[in-house]
Amino acid sequence: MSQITLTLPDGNQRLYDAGITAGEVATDIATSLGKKAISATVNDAHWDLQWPINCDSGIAINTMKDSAPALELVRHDLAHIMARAVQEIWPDVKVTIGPVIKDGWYYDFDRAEPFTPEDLGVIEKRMKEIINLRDPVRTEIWSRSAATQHYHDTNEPYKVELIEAIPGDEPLRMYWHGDWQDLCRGPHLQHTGQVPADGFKLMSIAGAYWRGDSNRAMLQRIYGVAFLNKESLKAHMLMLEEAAKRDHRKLGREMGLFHMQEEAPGQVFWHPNGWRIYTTLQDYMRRQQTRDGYVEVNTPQVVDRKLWEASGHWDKYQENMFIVEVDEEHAREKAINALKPMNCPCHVQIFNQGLKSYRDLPLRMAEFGSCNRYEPSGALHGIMRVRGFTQDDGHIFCREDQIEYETKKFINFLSTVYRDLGFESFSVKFSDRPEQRSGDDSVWDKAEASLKAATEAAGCAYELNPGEGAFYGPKLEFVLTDAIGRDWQCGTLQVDFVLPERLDATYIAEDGAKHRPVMLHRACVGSFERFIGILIENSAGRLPFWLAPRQVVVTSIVTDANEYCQQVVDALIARGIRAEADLRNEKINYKVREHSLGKVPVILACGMKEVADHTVSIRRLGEKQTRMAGLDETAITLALEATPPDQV
RNA sequence: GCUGCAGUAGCUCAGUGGUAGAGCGCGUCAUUGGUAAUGACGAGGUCGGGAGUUCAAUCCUCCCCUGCAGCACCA
Repeated sequence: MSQITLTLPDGNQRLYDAGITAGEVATDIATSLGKKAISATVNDAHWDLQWPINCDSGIAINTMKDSAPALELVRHDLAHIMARAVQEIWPDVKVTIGPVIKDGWYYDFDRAEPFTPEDLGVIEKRMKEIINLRDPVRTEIWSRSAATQHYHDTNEPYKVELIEAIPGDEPLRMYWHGDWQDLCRGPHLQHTGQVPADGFKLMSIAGAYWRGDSNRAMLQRIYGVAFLNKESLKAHMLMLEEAAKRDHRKLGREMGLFHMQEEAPGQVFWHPNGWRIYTTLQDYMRRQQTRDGYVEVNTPQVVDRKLWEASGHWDKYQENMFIVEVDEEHAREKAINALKPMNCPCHVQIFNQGLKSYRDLPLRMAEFGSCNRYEPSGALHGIMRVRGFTQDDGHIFCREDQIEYETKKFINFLSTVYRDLGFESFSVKFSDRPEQRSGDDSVWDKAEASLKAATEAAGCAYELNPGEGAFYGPKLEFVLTDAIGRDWQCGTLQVDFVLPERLDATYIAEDGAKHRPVMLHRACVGSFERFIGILIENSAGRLPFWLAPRQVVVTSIVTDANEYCQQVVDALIARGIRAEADLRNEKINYKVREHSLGKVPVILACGMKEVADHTVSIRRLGEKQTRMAGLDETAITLALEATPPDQV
């Protein structure tokens, strides 16, 4: 038998017979290490302790102290342990797949009866029993035919299908956790007892399609989270609570921003406080767009199907459109219209009015375009995913050679806006040509190259998103990361050679002939509804002062100070501050509590002392201390703070 | 859209085959207080909608609507 050299992380080298397993190496290094070991890293590959090593390699033995492999293994073994527990309790359940995901794992089952929340407790209990059994994990390599036969015999049709879908004809790996067996790539732990029994929790049951295909069977998915110890699990549960606390639906109600009701699903009733955020944001965007050379337009809501047929929406997007049929009793001719789901076709109509010259290009056309899309009911989510929304939409009509400049310009624009709105950085995804596309390859080459060059010229690193472009052209997606680490795709820039063609947009070039402009579709915040939802969750309701719907509440401490409080409010309003008086007959503690919960950034309290001195007592949200200051001085300071970032 | 769960007062939620209850909020009165809940009293609900079973339905059954979670979708 040939010998191999294994190099340990400290540089030590050891000689072994080829085919020695990683577990044997661990035990050879130290018996205790052999027991503690959970897996190995062999030439950067995550290696099961039972797998043989056949050539000279670098090797590191992993224990529970190596948190990345440990988490991976613990979650993966828990997936198997859960599937085993489920099949032990309900032998008729069919198993499918159970991968590791962020923070835990899931496993999809096929079972006629739905799982109930109570079942989760039962499964969890059985899982803990299996962990306590310290059942050994065993692995073998089987031929495909043996594996297929086995799953036929055990009546596991999903596993048979999985095997058929695995390409090539290499043999397959089987794993046993005790007597329970699953087809699995591995690696796994040594025995079930290596899983921390108090570090996991089953979280939820949900439907999931087999192989992610909505035409196939609906399975039942059980989600679990798992960590290496009880404390980390607890921390995770606390984090989930924190995330729930900043849910925009909850804060929206508490702060009186908006509501939704079943007569208008997926549409927002903006209350005064919420609408102040909306209009403040929109005013800001309008100023920025004007500065950046856009002209603002406004286009119809209800548009005849003829235009949607011409634009291609009728064909490609119809199931997402609200179709409006005009009743014959009310109209001489029966007309079929649709609420606009996008603004682009209408913008081309404006472009097409009158002859355009190359001198008119680039023409940057912006609209706060109110759109309606019939989103699937299951997709609706608060104000983040709605059926009626307004985009900060814009279309740049330009020549091909202007794409790069316009892209750069837009990225600069977007950087400024995101920074002003409290997002210091964003990431960019570049989606290139999809399989199904219009336009010939030379046009795509040009479009992608200029979009890429411009992205790089703007100093933007981007991640490639191969084949995810729109059918008419490549696109950039701009992704923000919020305060608790969640990603939100907001901005987009798409190069479109198709729509100008379909809707026959032309300009007269220097050569006196008609040419086709290119259209750049672009949005920065995306939809105001969604973006405000993001702002709320990002700030946990404590919006930046300039965006806060109520910036200052002035409260009286005694009734005799009411008149003065009103004077203070008037003085603040005169300086453009959104201030309100709270003169209710309540104790100051009560009012402070209420406005603090309402996320009002500044509370000014006035009693007789303030009346006498012409001062205010200032309390800022989140601070315990108060500060006295003169009224005029305070008004000036707050007015400065209330100024939108582009006007400072 | 699919699977599961849910819908009771403005909000959060309890409850029962014999038409309902709490806390907060709201109103009135008293209280004039110094930075996260002053006290008393009071009003408020076709128990999501429709049909069925029943002497009787908020409760059981069916259909629908809406919401929530996940999946699918997301030009």
